[in-house]
Amino acid sequence: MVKIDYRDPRPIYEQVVDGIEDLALRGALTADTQIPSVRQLAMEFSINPNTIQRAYAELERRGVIYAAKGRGNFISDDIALLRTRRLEEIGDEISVLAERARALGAGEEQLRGWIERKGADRI
Amino acid sequence: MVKIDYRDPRPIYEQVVDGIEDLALRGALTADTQIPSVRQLAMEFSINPNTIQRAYAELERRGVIYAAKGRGNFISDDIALLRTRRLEEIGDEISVLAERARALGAGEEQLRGWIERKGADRI
Amino acid sequence: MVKIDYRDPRPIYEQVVDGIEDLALRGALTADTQIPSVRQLAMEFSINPNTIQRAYAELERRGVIYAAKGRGNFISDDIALLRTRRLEEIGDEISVLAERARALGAGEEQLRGWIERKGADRI
Amino acid sequence: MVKIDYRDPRPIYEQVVDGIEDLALRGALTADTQIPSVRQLAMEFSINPNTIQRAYAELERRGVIYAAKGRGNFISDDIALLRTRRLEEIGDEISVLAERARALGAGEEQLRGWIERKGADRI
DNA sequence: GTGGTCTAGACCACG
DNA sequence: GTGGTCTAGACCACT
Repeated sequence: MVKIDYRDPRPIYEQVVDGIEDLALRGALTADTQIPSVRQLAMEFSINPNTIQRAYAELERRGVIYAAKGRGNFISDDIALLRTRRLEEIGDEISVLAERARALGAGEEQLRGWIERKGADRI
Repeated sequence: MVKIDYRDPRPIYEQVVDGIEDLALRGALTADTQIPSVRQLAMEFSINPNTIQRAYAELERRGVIYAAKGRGNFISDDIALLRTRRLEEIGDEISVLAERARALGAGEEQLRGWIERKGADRI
Repeated sequence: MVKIDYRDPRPIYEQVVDGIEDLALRGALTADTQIPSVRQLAMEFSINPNTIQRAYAELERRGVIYAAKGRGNFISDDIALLRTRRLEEIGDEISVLAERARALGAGEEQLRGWIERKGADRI
Repeated sequence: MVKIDYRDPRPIYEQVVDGIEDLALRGALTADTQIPSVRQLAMEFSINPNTIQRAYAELERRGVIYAAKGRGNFISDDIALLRTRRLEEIGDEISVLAERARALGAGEEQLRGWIERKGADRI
């Protein structure tokens, strides 16, 4: 479901948050789908349940999931809205980076090249 | 010369590093220019000299400045090379973000809009 | 594990860096092995934790170890690559010294003598 | 006569020491040759006379030059002895590096390759 | 005056 | 418990 990399400098709880959020926004987890319980996920990854707990709390704060007491955690049904917000964030980041690139002398055609669809990552 | 924002989640030393590196890469600080001494900059920002010291050490490691004991710190003369490398990094970041945006449903015209020149940035 | 010599003109943090890097490159510390915590090693050597912290930061920058907040520091798994690079560096140093020796009048047989295997080094 | 590089991390006085010692040991400056006065060299390099003073003191300590009060500084006539000592030092350094290279897995033919006479640095 | 190293002690985030 | 940042203050080497 989600991969955890111990060598990743990001804290573990953040990897869980990002992983689940990504699945939800991409549509791999649809609205009202139940996600694994805290203990279950902690077992699966052999990490501290507190860490999963924290990740779920953050996901709820972001509106990605909702908790139904005694029944479990479920994917929110406002995913479309979240996806739009997220796209705006990414757009802002790209705009900022583009301006910085220009300040360092990048040309317009260079910028266009960077956002072109890349092939299937040939090796 | 460089601004420090205490609400910025990045550590102070990193803000100093990024600020000076940016000035050097943009060409506002030219090769062999002397930059403020550790103590001087610490006074100016009312922060501990050790924090500036750490920032300068990182800048030297990156090849942005060189330090001469007893004389001060100076902008390196390999700035052009560093600028090219930095542009490549920014390009990679933009490409990654563009792919993610596509995965969330962004269209090509939306992507192009993000990298369009925004007004009011000319100096 | 590592020895610290106060009469060594090198700073302490550098002795720690070199010592641990050497152990890792020689294979005495294998990939993903956990190394002593900052505080632990500081206690062992009776030096300030900040000094160890600095050494570990440098080791991480060199790619010898990776740090995980709240969990500890671990030997990197790219050690083989680093070993090759290190060997190249040593080779360059030897070449430079050999040229200098020739400039001072050293003969070829003298040079060959210096790189002959010395006894009593096997472990 | 000697080059000074402000970007060299070595202190300036050490660059002067190394430069003059090298000239003497290589034979470019022969015994009892007079070298420039402190003030003269300080002027030439536009650096502090104290720095040259310190360099000359160190050179005298090493036995490379001798000072004749009121007459100036001269290259020592024990250069041959110094050259031998220096070669021994270089030999020791090479031996140490060779052992370290072996510890990292270098083979004997690799070691021999490093001390082979290099061509005239074709570019 | 300059940069560089080290100590002592505090606070924060993470697990 | 872990690593990471910051402050305050000291000492050294270099110019």
